[in-house]
Amino acid sequence: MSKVTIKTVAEHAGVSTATVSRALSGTGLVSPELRLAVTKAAEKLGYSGNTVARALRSSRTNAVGMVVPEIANPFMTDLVQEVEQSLHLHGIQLLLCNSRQDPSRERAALTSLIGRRVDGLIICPVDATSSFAGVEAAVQSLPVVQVDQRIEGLNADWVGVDDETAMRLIVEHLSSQGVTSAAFAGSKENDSSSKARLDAFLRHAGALGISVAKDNIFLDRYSVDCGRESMERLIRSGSLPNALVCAADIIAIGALQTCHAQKITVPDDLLITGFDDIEFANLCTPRLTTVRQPLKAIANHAVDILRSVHAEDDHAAVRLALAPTLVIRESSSARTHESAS
Amino acid sequence: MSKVTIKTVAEHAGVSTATVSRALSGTGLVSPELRLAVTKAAEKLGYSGNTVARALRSSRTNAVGMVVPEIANPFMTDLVQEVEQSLHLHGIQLLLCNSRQDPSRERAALTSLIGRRVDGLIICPVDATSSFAGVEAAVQSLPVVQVDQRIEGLNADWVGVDDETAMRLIVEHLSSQGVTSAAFAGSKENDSSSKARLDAFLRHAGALGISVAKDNIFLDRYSVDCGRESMERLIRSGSLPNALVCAADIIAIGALQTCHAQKITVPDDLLITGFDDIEFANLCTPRLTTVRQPLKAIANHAVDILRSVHAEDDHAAVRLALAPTLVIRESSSARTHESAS
DNA sequence: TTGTATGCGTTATCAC
DNA sequence: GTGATAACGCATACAA
Repeated sequence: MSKVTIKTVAEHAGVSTATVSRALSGTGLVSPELRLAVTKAAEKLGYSGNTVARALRSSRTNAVGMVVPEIANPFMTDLVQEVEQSLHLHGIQLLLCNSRQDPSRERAALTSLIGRRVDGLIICPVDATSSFAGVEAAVQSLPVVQVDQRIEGLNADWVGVDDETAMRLIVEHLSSQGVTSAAFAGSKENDSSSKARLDAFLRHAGALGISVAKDNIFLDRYSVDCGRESMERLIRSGSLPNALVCAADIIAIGALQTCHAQKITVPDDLLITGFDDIEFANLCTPRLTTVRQPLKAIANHAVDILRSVHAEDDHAAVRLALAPTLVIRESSSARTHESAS
Repeated sequence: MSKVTIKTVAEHAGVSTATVSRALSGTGLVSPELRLAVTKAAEKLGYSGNTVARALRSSRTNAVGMVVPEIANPFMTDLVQEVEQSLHLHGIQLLLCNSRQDPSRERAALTSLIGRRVDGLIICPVDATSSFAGVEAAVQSLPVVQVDQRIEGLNADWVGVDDETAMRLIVEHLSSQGVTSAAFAGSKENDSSSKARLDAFLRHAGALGISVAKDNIFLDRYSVDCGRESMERLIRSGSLPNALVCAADIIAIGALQTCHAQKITVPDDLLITGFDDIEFANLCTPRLTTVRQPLKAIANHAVDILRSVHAEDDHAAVRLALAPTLVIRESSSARTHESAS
């Protein structure tokens, strides 16, 4: 039982609690001999410190909260992992909450984390509109940075991928493969990243003379099922476009699965592209052409912003769109077909 | 800025801080009218409560820590997700740490979480031997339950899958498919689950007359690469066994990929089975035969144990091995080959 | 039923 | 340099 406090240590070392605190925290001046005595006593007693008391007194917890809408998408867990790693480098603990696509749960998570007095908040908002109030409230009491998803009209920092560039890379690549018609599968419209991707997709497709039928734009969720259903509807419609562009790898993987089941050959009958470059994009058959998100950079920047924003009240919100990388694999390119990993 | 405390609320409601505390926490008797006055004042002031202070005073944080060796394996994230959900039902917050397969990081995480005064700890130990000291120390200061991996010789609760039954199901299935020789790919030996799976595999294979060449037992890590390399070595050896049994889906998926690249047809040339039933086991080509872990049950039991063990010092350690489910798909069975999802 | 007063373990502000 | 001592915000034993 860790019933040993600085008071215990102080008694054993023959000094005051103040000196113990100074010696152990490194702050403040302490003579070398006393510092040694304190250190030894602490070691001997197995003193470990009470983070809760420290937090109450100093109002710093060395913890940041993260709220994500979905932990089932590998992209999200990869991002969480990078954030965790980045925080770890600064000795900061991650408190993870899952909002499960539910704005009310999201709000509860924010409240809970703020009550725990985390030093900052990293959030991937569930919904561009219904998340507004909760996140706005959070912004007023501590540093908050949005990742991936963002809420329009909210004065809060955001770090994510450059969807515009990403879609340009994809569309240009498809065009170079001879694609003249394409479909799109993504998340619902009030999902900021899917919306940005769709907009950019349509713009670049138009510029390069790629036709996109209105009925061939499928908006549902970032899920495997969404990909399956989109592909099924495409097949049922009778005529396939040259390509299906997906706003997430898991959507593309669902589409691939339906193609396989329905004997549609990718990329011969149809090209398919994803988004994110999750690990399985490189493991499915055929391997998936996609754009890689700079996850480590996103995580690092998010953490840096959090650490730099010491509640400087109204600094202009930062919007950091980081460059993605096009990763060409077999699902969109005959040239690399069957090439080794 | 949340500078409003129970003192503020007390002044506005014209009562003492004690009454505010009682009214808001629900504990202790408060007259209806005062309760209402307090509630209204709290509402009006936007009082949110300070979890840190509450924790220091009551020495309960309503948070439990979880330390996992790897967040990249979908199996782990699925487990984390279930635990998060189960805790949420009890209003408990999850503090997640990633030990990254490093015993020293694991130990640091434990120390940090204990310092934060979490109410309990859920841990998937990195290593059956080098994790011992750290986990043992943790067990002495708060309730700890191990999940998935376990440390032998440690008097700590554990919840996981019944590896013995799982391997019996797999081997019996393979035997029924006419398999008479098999290989095994798993994690290193001081990984308790892989070890249990290997032992059970060898025992049941022996009982059913399935031969296993010593050179065909590959022990590395729970990773896609491990599967790739195992399969490559199998191919290089010149003669393939009838089946490759993997101790994790991601290993099997790596093996499948190598098969695909090297023009080895599964299940015609070789049957492959996985373990865990991660989502992608049902998305790869061919779809993977595997055993499904009862993740929700594992998570629920782990949380229940944590909540019931109120530091009753030396209760005998619980070992809860929950039943898995065999999931037969195309990678091991011609019968279901090409059947729809 | 309500208020007063104390302490949880630490850090920070004073004096010395 | 070092030591008392006062907060930090809340919960509770005790008194009223």
